[in-house]
Amino acid sequence: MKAKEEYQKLENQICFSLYAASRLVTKCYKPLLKDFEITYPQYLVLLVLWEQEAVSLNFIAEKLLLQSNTLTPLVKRMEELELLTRTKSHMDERSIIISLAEKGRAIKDAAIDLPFELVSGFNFSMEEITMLKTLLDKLVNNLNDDQ
Amino acid sequence: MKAKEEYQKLENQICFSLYAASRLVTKCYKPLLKDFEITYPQYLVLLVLWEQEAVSLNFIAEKLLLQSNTLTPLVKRMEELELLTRTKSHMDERSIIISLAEKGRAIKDAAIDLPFELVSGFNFSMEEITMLKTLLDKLVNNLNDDQ
DNA sequence: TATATTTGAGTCGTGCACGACTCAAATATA
DNA sequence: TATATTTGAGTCGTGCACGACTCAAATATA
Repeated sequence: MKAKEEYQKLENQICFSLYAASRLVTKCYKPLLKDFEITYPQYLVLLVLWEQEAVSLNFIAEKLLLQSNTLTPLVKRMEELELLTRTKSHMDERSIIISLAEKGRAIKDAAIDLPFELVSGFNFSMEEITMLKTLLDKLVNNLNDDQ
Repeated sequence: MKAKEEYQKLENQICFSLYAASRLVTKCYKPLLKDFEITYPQYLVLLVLWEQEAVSLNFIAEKLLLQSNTLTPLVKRMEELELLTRTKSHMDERSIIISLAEKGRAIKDAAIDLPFELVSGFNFSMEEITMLKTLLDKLVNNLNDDQ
């Protein structure tokens, strides 16, 4: 057990490692996503829509752990880029249905190799990737349940 | 080995786990940092200054892996909060020296338990924390060297 | 069934984060 | 030593990310 002060050093802070890793990974996406002229959060919205072509804004928000005040302007920008469309739900007049548009659908096949190109840059073994993902998912679950 | 399409699913994307975990952790900091009226990036700058009371802006940038266009406005806000001071270096007229001010120094002792409060919320074993930090640091090194 | 509560999407304001770029000072090179 | 190159900090513009809040529609409760 180290002294308390040791944990106030940047190099001993797991949270900084997480923060730095996340930003570096997002930066790695930039050149790969540039071909499609989308940002990383926009790519995440497309990932959701590639699994289900039409879902509520609230559904995307829950999947991505984002709030409406982040997601609303994000999907509005994506609507302007003609990647998706926004329509009111008839079932629930409060709800907005986000539907994949042709341009958004076209990216799915074009970006099929993107996950591999990205992760290959990690220079990680299969075991390391699996271990890291398992730990991160556990952390996300633990932190998300608290709220 | 799964089919290529499987890796386009959100739940199979390690990068999303990383992005979500990072945002959730930053959110956990918010109530703890509120006592000191600072943000998480501001806390990181203080961590650097608590190790060395006066360093160049460039030094902080390298430690935090941030660029000057992010760090300059960040430290200017911290200067207004009287957490630190900004002075020109005499050795190198291009360089700005960031020095810890009294208010910033006072937070060091007051926030001594913060790393423990934060990490205890992870609900992780010592082994899991060590493993996760090791993997994240390796990832940061691998991605940072490429640039 | 009238009223209270909850819920989904949204606005507003602030603080990062970063690409592209500028500018002056320092350093390297012809 | 004059010129070219590099470097440190900065401006500008855009896109998140989120706390605090609003508002209307849906749902729960008296």
